[in-house]
Amino acid sequence: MPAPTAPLTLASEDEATAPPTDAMLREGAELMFFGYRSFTRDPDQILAERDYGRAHHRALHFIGRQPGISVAGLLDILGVTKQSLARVLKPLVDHGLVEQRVGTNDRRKRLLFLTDEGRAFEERLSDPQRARLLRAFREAGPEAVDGFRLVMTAIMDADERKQANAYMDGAKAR
Amino acid sequence: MPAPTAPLTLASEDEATAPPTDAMLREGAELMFFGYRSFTRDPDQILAERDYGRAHHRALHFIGRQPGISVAGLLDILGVTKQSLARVLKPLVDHGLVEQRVGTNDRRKRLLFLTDEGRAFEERLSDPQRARLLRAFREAGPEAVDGFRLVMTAIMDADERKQANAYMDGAKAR
DNA sequence: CGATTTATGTCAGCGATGTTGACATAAATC
DNA sequence: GATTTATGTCAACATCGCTGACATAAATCG
Repeated sequence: MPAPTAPLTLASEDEATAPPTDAMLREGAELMFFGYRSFTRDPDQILAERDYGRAHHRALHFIGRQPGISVAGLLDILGVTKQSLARVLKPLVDHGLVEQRVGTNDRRKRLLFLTDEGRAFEERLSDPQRARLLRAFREAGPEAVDGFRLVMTAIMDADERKQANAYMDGAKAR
Repeated sequence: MPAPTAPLTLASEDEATAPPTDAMLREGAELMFFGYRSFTRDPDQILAERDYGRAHHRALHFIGRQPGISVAGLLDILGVTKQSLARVLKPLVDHGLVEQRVGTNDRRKRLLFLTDEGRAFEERLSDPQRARLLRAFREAGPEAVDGFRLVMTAIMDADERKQANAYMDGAKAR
């Protein structure tokens, strides 16, 4: 422990910022639950029409965001096993939504791309989700959006944060 | 539509607030994915020790938050079918984590309570999650937390928002 | 060049979580 | 007394994770 030079009355950094109460933390947990459920509701409904699920949407999203990603790269982002991904990826390839091309540098790699049909379906899934975010961002205002971003990032562990940031920056740079 | 007195250059409400770009919306979607995954990682690991899953945690959380809730009330919050809930609730009752008491006013109702053991297990699950939120809230600061709350609430549809608010307020009033 | 490692695919089985449909029981209500 | 409500339960099914094991082709190492 460092030398306890701080006074007993709380004065954490600059002004005396009240620490989050237990009730605020519980509310935060519930906001995560309710918010995430709302966020996934639209695409879930569309996916249910066919024999696809949330995992198919995720694969389509990340392939669309980073065309030419390898299978290993996608595994890394999604954080699932090869066998889990295969069950999702195979139907997408079979149904002509995702195309696999052999890598030029390394011919063991299968680089993943969306077909036109895949792109169209991905957009159909993401459009209501983006519309929801757009409405929410407008409604809440830019400062709130900054706060949202800060908190969501801070929720992640250092390594997860690094991965997420690296990924999102990489996609931004394209 | 109201009379279009506004100039063509964008000046939406007070100051010219730039609308969220498509990249910001995509980033938002990814923050939801990565953030939620991080948020559920700790309890998921603890749950995996026994034969429980995320659904058991949710049931324990909401029963703990609203002791004496009826089965129908819990179904409403969780938004799952009776059969789905039964598969989660039965083991919790069998293992002595949840207690069912016959309602006094309406004896058809089974009111749900956590046992001491149930409360202890729920806390074991929620503690790392709350610690994560506490760290995130401290790190991001109070204004960011307000923004986070605003955005997460705005992501919900009106009816979902109403349900979530009614629920969270009700629990607060206890 | 031969051995090893890497990238990917695949088979088999299991567990958790959701679904629909159907039926049963007890208690409240009309 | 008939109907509705609250709950429980059985059966079947799909998605989405997991582990373990094995196969193949291409790259790399010694």
